[in-house]
Amino acid sequence: MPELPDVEGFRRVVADHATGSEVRSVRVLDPGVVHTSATGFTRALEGRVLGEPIRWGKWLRVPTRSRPEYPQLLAHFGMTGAFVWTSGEDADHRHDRVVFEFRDGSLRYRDMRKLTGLWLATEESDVAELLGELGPDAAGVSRRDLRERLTRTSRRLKPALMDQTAVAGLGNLCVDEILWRSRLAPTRSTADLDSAQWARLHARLRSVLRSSSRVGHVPDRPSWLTGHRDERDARCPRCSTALKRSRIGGRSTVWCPQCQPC
DNA sequence: ATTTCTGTTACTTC
DNA sequence: GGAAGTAACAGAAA
Repeated sequence: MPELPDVEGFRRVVADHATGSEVRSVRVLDPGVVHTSATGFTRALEGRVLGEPIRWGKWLRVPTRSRPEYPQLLAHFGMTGAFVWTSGEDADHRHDRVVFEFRDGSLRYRDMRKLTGLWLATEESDVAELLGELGPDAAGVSRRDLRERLTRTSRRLKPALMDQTAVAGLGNLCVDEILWRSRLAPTRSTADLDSAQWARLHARLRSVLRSSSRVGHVPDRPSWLTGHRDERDARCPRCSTALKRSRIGGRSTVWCPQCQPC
């Protein structure tokens, strides 16, 4: 689930319910997801007031309202993670790994597969080390930046757009949707797009992210390519041609051979 | 029992 | 050196 639009939804969960509130207690139900000792993690955050969360690509940073905003909580959601807010007496979900308790509810880091997790940053260098060479956030990237960063290497569009160090935030569904709307085949090389195609790619990228972020995921409506990913004899919502499906860059990829010619 | 999956990293192969 | 492919992580669903 979690790509940029999903993480944007989790950012809103934190901003709407937890920002400005004191963490009364932290329950680490699965020590495997916090990359410090469970007691160290708990001790660092209990009694702190959370600040405004910031999303960068698929990462979420939650500062604390202390002198220089540290420690900071850094969250990544892998393929199955989420932040879920519950108010009232909800029992723990079986995949709740960490629960932050507030006066009026609980913020739950819920993740089935535990591919990534939560980290604590004590200073800015911790953040830099964790996020590594993350590219500019895809939701705000300029056309010029997009082109420049994707043409640093010559490779197929699909893996190029998925590369978080080139541009941060795009995942498998986003990329297929963007390429379909841009009428560009995922196998096309970043080296041979003309200016009009770069302009269209940038425009579609921005609009797909804007509308997806509003709902907190890539919509699976019938008018979207994503709405047909899981169908057996899926057809293009635009031209009804049978959609193609294969593995590109190790990821399942769906595209329309008619609308997106090689 | 086998295959698949919205992510990332490390390693191998070409 | 760079691009591309694979396995691994862990767990559930088809």
